[in-house]
Amino acid sequence: MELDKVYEPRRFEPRWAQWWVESGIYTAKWVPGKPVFSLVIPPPNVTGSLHMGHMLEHTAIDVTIRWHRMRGDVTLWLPGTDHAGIATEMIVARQLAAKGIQYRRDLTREEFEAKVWEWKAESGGTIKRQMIQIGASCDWSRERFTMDPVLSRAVREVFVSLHERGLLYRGEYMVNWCPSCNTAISDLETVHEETAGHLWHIRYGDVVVATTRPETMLGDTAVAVNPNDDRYDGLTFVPLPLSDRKIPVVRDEIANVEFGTGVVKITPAHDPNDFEVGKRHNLPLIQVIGQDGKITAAGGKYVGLDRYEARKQIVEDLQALGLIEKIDDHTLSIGKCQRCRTVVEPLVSKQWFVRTKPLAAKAIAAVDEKRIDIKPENWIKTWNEWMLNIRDWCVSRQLWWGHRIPAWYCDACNEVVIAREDPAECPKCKGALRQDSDVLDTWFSSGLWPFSTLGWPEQTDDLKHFYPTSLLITGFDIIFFWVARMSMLGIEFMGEVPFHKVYIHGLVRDADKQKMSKTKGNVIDPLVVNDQYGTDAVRMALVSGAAPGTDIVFTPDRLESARNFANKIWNAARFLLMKAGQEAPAQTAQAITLEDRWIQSRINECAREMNLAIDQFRYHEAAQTIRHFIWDDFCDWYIELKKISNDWGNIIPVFETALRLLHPVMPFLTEELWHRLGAAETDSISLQPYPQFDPALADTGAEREIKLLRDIVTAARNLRAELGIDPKLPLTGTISRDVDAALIERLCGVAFAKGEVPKSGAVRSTPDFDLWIDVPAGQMELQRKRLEKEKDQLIKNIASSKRQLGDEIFLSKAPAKILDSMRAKLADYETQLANVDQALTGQSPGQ
RNA sequence: GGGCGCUUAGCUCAGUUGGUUAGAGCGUCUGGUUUACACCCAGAAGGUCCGCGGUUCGAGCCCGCGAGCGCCCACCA
Repeated sequence: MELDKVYEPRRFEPRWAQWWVESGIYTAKWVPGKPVFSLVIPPPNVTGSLHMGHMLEHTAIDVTIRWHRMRGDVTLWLPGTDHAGIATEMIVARQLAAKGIQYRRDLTREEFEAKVWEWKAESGGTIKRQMIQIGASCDWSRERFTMDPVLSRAVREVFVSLHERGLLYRGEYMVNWCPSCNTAISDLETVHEETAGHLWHIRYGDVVVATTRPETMLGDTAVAVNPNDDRYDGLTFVPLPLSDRKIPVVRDEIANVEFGTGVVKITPAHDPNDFEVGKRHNLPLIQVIGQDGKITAAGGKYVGLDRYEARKQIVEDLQALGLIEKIDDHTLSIGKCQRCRTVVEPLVSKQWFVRTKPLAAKAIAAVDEKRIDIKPENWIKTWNEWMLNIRDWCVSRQLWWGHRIPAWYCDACNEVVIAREDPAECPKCKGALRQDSDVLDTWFSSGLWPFSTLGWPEQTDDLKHFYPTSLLITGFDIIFFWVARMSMLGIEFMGEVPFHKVYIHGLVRDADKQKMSKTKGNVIDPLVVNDQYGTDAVRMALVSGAAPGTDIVFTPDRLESARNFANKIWNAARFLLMKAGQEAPAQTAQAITLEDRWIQSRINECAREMNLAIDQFRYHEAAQTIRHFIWDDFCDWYIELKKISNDWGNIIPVFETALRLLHPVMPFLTEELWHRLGAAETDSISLQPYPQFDPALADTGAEREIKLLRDIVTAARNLRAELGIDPKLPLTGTISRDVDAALIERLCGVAFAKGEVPKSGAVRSTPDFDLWIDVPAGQMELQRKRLEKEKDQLIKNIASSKRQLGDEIFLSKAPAKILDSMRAKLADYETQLANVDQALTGQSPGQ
């Protein structure tokens, strides 16, 4: 059966994608004594669809996974998705809104939850379908979702257990509140942006305060001056404008003598610093901005105004009263909600917090002791920095979609019950209980992912076999959100790190090096390019740019280059099948020729480099190595040599080995061709052994001989091109060494005779050989130019070598190996110069 | 205010512990309808490795200073 002339991935990729899943060959089966390689996916949002970042991540993971599987490890890639609390809630809310339903008003909590599950059933499978399309060799039998009953049980167990261990508490603290998402968010979910603003200087009786948020003055309960600032000695109270209150002047370090007037207004209810000051001085808390971002009843006449409306109004009113002394431009960094970009409002509210300090200490130690080996290593510093300055983690969210907090409150006696099983009544007074209406931060459940997905808290076989996982491959954007939390919780609850290694990959950028984002409109849809170029080509393009610690600039020329490579392999296969037929590999033992020994040595070296590269996450190097082997060594030389000898007996096994080497990167093409070579239908190349380095196959003799042959042929072709001689015109020449002249003639069209090379005319002189080509008269001008240029270079090289070899200090300090090679080099240069000189003088001007 | 990273061919980037002549892909130029492949073949040109200083026999690589760019973290009104 002949192959199509052009590589058409669409004709076979979907078929293999489907078969890989249906055959169940990637279901991990534990076998005693066999090495285990396990990895859990960074769970994509269930709302999501595949973007280029996923494609890169999943390709990197898949390359590693397929490689381990072929090496014979019991290999598990556990897939799944995250319920993505806020994101999903917003999506479903938006859909309901389109139908005129406001969920919090029109639906009960249970009704809304049912709607989300409904939505998940319809649209939650997109990512999975897409992952299957790109060839991700996951174990779908173990697919998990963070809201699965087993995982939810793990969440509850951890929550209750953290509480029992004193690592969880509920309290009224200042949190970041998003008035638009209508929930508290963690510090990590707030992003700070430099924003142009103003600094208003407002007179409070005898003092002037400066503020960037005048509207908060409604809630001021003090002004502060530095204890060392004697300018305000004796001042105890100042009047608060726009109110009839007098507020105390407190002495506190927060006030900077140098800044402005040295007096700072204190709003304990709306600023984290002021909150602390308030606690130190027992100041009352007056909340003047509500959770909806509007002024509360405590704000007097401004009640109901949006905070920015109120700001305008207040400034106007103060100006009318002549109390604004000055307005300066001032850029400040404002915290915004990561999700919706709304400016967060610091608010005091009752939330659940995880005490992270003790957990972080263990995570730092784990990385320090390399029990978690982070690569590239420069991320360790970032890791430590964050862990050392970690603050308690606000884990409650005022949402409906997520793991409901397992805390119950008794309105009768104020008892708080935190329990693994839903309690029926108050254990103290038998009164009715009311469950906390909040849910947990999504990252709380993702933080348990490496063990909750394996069945914990049940002591399952999977947990025993696959935890700790071997490796985590993820992006730097979720190091703190996710990797840090998994590490802390894994160590705490499993007593062991969740993964032995972490590899942090780069970011996919567009041709202008910009981050891809929907708002910028520069996203490349992986499914579109997969369709255009083939999934294998996209994988190859990504992998070939994936050097550790660097971002990946994803450009069309990379894609084309990768697609061309696929086409090259396709055509090589087509040709081999025509020549060598479809006999199963190695049926008849053929005589091993020089080129056979050479290619085996080359592919052996290729295997050595690829194993090393993949093991060290140098994916780009693996890609380059196999490309170079297949294109340059195998196609350009091995096949060409075989055409000459017309001996096709040993070529298929080499090609088959190359397919196996390439398979982790380009799984579809290699699977397809491997079957075209005659493999059984029920078999898969992905289950064949990955080629390993075998010292017995290294053949330096054969490598040297073929290199000599290549150099001679290249030199001859080079001369021919430079002299502008018709490529088809047969030529004669002389060469200084014993060579296979017939073979060389077939390769470059020059019939060489062995002999003393005339040191004149069209000569090429190298350390290994000298050769001369008989040239028709009148075509020497180009050659003369080349020789002169070469002479200049040689003179420079000789001068430089001589200078170094004449340096006493160099001679005494440099190792003998370097000296020897430099002396040999100098001798070569000198011989070559003599040859070139002779060639130049041998040319009479008229020639 | 701290921390991290980048600067190498026209473009996008490699360069593992310092060691002879710094590489790849794409692009450019020259020449090719050799019966696998023009998504191809043969050949070529192209580099002050951001600047300055230092360590060293020897620096793209190590150290210091500087310039430009990017990212992360941070509660100074």
